Amino acid sequence: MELELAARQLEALGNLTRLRVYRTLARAGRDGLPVGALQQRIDVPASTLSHHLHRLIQTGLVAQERQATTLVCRAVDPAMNALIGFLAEGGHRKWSAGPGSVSA
Amino acid sequence: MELELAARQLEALGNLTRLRVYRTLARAGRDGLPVGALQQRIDVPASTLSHHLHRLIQTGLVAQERQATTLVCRAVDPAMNALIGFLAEGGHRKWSAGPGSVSA
DNA sequence: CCCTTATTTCTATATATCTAGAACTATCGC
DNA sequence: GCGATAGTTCTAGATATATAGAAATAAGGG
Repeated sequence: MELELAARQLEALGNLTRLRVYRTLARAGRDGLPVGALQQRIDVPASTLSHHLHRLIQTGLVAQERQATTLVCRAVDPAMNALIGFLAEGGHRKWSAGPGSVSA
Repeated sequence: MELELAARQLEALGNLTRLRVYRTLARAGRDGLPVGALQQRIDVPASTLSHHLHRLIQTGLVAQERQATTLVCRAVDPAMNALIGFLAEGGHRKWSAGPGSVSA
């Protein structure tokens, strides 16, 4: 992974609200969560949440998919796995990624 | 690990210059590197570097130790391991940490 | 079409960050 | 103590971020 992408993703996660959003999505798993459901759990104005979601999406950590009138958000596991891999290999030592890698 | 600390550490790493600094230190290993050596490798004004180092230190990702007139900086592995662990467990799935954990 | 629900985009403002020169501090060797 | 070397702290300006209300857009139902 390239340094720049990693930095942008780390920055995206480096905000309390966004980290909460991301974790909530990560825990929601494959089904994801509609923006509205996220808003209830995170308790932040819609416009603010949308702004933060946008940043997470830009970095590839989160994806959105429209389902009728609601937008379902999902944590993108491969992105997180790559980021974790990047951090873990930093010192040139390795982490063994268990069979099912992951996200958070 | 608590969410807040994780967010601050992620934010600290979420800057290209700081991420470079951190990685350089991580690769330098236990011996660490004097601030001056870092400056040569990263190529950034001393005051700017110092500012970034300060932020990394505040979050516990980096430590400094005085050796005579030079300040030696080191990546704090346990901090990075905890952060990686935090990210990896986010989705409630696990990562197997190899024997020698890590840093990056 | 119009209404409702869901969510984004626009806009403004307050606050924080980044950058880097200049001045200051610390430590050593003489 | 002096001077040289190594870094930090001070300062300031430019830029970026976070927050949130208000207006706009999207989709479905009647």
